[in-house]
Amino acid sequence: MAAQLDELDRKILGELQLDSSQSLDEIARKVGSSKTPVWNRIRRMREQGVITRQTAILDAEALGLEACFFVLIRTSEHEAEWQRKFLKTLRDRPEVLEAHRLAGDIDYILKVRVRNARAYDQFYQALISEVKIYNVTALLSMEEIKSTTVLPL
Amino acid sequence: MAAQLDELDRKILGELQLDSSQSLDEIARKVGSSKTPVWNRIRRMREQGVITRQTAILDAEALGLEACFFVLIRTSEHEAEWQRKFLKTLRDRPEVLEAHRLAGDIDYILKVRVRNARAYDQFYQALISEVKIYNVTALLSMEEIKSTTVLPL
DNA sequence: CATGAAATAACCGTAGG
DNA sequence: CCTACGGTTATTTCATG
Repeated sequence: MAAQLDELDRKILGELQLDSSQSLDEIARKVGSSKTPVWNRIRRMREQGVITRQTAILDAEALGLEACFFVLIRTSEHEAEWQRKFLKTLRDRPEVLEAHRLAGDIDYILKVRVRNARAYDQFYQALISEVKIYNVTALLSMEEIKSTTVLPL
Repeated sequence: MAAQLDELDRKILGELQLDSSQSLDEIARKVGSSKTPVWNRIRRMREQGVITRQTAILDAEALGLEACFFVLIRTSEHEAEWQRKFLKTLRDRPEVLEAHRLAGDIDYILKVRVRNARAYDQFYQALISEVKIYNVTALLSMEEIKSTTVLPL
């Protein structure tokens, strides 16, 4: 699964993570190469799936999404049908930005971005009405110290 | 803080979140407008800070970053100096993708992406040697059900 | 907001090391 | 696999009505 990347590939990825709107010439100059190899490598990494997509990162506060919760979920249900429905609910809900199945006594963790605490409660009520859940703990973020999509290379 | 955005602004943001490499013409066509207004609105939203930056999303697995942990931290220290050092450590560490200060009995939550469990342990040892921490719980992700940068508009 | 023109950049060859 | 160059097309950027 892990692609074999050399130092130049990593430098290119670093630049694209910092600012993907840079021109090929600019990236080439910064990584100490030229346009053609940079272009070929970017194309190759796209095809390999190393580069997933290109996106605009928006400011959640500026959009009025002022509340962020991490939700710890324990469930007693482990049937395939229950899980299928639960996962579909998470994927369909746009306020769920992250969802992971965990090892250990907590089964799932979610990251949820909403307008305010009231909107979180609406999400929570909708969630527990759709699928049976044993125990839920919501952790309210007071301050986003760091939030990045930049992966270490 | 929250910017006032109309329906067209939101549609444009939606397109940029889905794929920021689309041309202005393409975006304009999809949102039912034309090039000039779309361009002016994007520029305005950049200046306002609604659009933070443009980035390439990479596949962590393809880069060999196969382990993801959520780390729950309790501390007894609440001095300014301790906190300053703790936050600096988190910001400086590239494997820390998210860090939030929380309300309630858990003080902080981190999301950490590393090569494997061994690399997490190295991170953990480095962290507790740099700052005094009362209690740490690491939750290991078994499956990334969802992970998106797309905010609901 | 529309039109369109000028500058810039992407894309994709080819040749040569 | 790299550099270097060009040429076509696409796109951005901005002036003007």
